[in-house]
Amino acid sequence: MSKETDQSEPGLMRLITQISKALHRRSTEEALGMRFKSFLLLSYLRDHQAATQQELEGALLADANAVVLLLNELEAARWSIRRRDPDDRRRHLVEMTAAGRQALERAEQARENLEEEILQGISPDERATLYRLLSKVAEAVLQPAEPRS
Amino acid sequence: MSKETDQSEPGLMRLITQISKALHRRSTEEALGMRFKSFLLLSYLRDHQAATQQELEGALLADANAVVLLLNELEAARWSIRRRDPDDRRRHLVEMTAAGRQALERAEQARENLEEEILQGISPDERATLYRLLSKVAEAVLQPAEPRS
DNA sequence: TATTGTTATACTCTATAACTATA
DNA sequence: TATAGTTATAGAGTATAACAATA
Repeated sequence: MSKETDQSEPGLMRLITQISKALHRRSTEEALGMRFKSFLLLSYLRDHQAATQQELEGALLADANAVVLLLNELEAARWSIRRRDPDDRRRHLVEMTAAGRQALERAEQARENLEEEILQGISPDERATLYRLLSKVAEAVLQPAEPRS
Repeated sequence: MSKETDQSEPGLMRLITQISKALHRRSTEEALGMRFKSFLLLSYLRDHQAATQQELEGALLADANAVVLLLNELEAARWSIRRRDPDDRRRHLVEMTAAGRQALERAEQARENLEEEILQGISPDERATLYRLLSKVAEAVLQPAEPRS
């Protein structure tokens, strides 16, 4: 009665939460050369040049305030820059600087090392599967996440 | 040059972080009938009766302080209870009360609904695979996470 | 009037160290 | 002296609302 080996998942959420916490705990500023949040933002900027701050809010699942604070830090480090959008001068277009790209590359290396360590027991095929499934999950869980109005 | 379809993972960490954040954001106290942390702790207690607080620290990836605070809350709600371990009176053995089990069952239902919603596009086979792979990852990422001494 | 970003503020969470009691 | 848990406190993270500039 203590173990139900049906198909009942004993908790995807517990699993995800644990992994996320452990990953975050290991992604120290020392290891990445920057804070984990900075890494996520720069990583997004590399893939989406000239992002608006609202875009970043969605990508980082952070509120407007958090994005502002983080961008202040990044600009102080000369890793990103905010320019006014000529088409709508209320908007900022955020871009990564060359220094930002360099810093990101170092952090990416650290991330790859960490992932390699974590995925050591998992075959390339399985890794691809895992990535594909997680992408699906991410899509589903992000889509209807209505911003608290 | 913008898309490298090698086998380079564009970021398992970003994926996990996003999913974890989104799940946490959706697991409101309203939906679960309790805080997400409480849910995780009770969920662990159901599977491991009479856990010590150190055990809980490891399971929740929280420090001693956080566990104490959370147990204070749970005890105030009459969902758990700390008893002295007769074999070592420094230790506490934490147990779930009947009321705790009831509250957990409601929360479990909410969790299952949420997971069902999230995993809708994923087949049972794929779910099993996802769960298996995540368990492997969790094991690897948790194992060498030496507690900062 | 609505929207984008900023500032100010409060609230929560997490981490650290000192303390109590037991070993 | 070392360990399990507690308390106190500070720091980081997060959420909320008021504000300025622009649409």
